[in-house]
Amino acid sequence: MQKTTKEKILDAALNLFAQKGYKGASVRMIAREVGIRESALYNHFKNKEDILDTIVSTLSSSSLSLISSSSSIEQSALKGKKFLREFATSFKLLSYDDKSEKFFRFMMIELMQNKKIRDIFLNYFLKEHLKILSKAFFIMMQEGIILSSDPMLMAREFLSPLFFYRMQATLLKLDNESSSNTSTLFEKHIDFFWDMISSSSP
Amino acid sequence: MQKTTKEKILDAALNLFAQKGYKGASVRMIAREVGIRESALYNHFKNKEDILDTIVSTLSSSSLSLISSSSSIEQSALKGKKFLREFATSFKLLSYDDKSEKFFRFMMIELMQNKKIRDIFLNYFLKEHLKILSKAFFIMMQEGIILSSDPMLMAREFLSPLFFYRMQATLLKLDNESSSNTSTLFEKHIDFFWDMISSSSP
DNA sequence: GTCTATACCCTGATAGAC
DNA sequence: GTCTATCAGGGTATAGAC
Repeated sequence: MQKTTKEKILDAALNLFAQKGYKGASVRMIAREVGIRESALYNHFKNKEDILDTIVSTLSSSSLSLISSSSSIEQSALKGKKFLREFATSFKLLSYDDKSEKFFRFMMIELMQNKKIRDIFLNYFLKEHLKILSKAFFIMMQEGIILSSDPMLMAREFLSPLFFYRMQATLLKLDNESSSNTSTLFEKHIDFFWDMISSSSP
Repeated sequence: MQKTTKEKILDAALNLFAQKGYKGASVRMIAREVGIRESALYNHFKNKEDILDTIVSTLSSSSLSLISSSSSIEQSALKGKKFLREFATSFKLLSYDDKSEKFFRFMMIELMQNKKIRDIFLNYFLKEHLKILSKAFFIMMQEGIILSSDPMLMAREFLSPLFFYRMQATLLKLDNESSSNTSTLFEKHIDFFWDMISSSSP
């Protein structure tokens, strides 16, 4: 349970990066939060960018998609609405994980400035999720559970509100405003979406 | 057509803010791009923040919602799908306006760091658009043009893909990748969404 | 309105004692 | 591994000559 200095540095850095972005968070501030001098920090990392790279390579996969590691899509897609609920839930849960949430904030700040982060977003986040969702929708269509359409289009239409609501929740949290309402947006989205695409409509 | 120095400063600042964010763009760089010394810049603006405030108050309304100024919603909502197409088009057109696009990029960078920008996003962008859309959907429901549901929910579900696709288009443009595909996403979204909510389904 | 000169702080990073 | 000391460079901002 003891944190090494290196871990403390990474934690402090993530904290500050999520608040002020890469440029806004200085090496001095990071060292100050850890409780050491700036120079001592260079015993653990080559330079500031080295800290960033370590954070990114550690968190980019785990903080952006829990989902891919789950059981085979072929099986779970057959569950229909339940699959969507599980997908959205694991998506929503990322907001409650401290490091994931901070990494998400950092990613949003850097998206338009940093090509590396942009690539991670487009590949780890977007591409990965769309692949899973479109595959699941394809199976559901084959089984006649949902209406026939373009699976990839449907995947985008399902994913984008999830992203939007997560972003909104993160923004409201920053101002300490009620994020309780945002939580129900996920559920309402699933209900609405499922009503629209499901074959039976009683 | 002659640009005053003040206008040149604002243009240069917006350029740099959109690329590097507020902190990342230095007064020196702004002055350099205009072709004057830093000190000369202080004849036109009190300080760096003054430049930002001028940009924000000039562009926040015009660059985020063209729509509110259009004709009465009661009338246009009756047009059904055509209304949605017009709404999405004016939304998409903002991406092609240089200043709007740059302001959008700047806004995305600052969203998680700057409360002022966050408020503008939530009020000018989100609230305003949702008000218009929910009102329009409400009217369409009353007229029996679309299925009955929660108008505000439907507004959110319609708006969030628009936002997501605009963001995606902006990201791809930054790496000079094909944003031609993203353009059709808007149209596909409208078709998909309308198919789902319209009362008649031939 | 623009210039030079300058003030002062913060930045990332290194050298060398302990 | 951490410290003190130090560095060059860049940051915002002001004073005063032209």
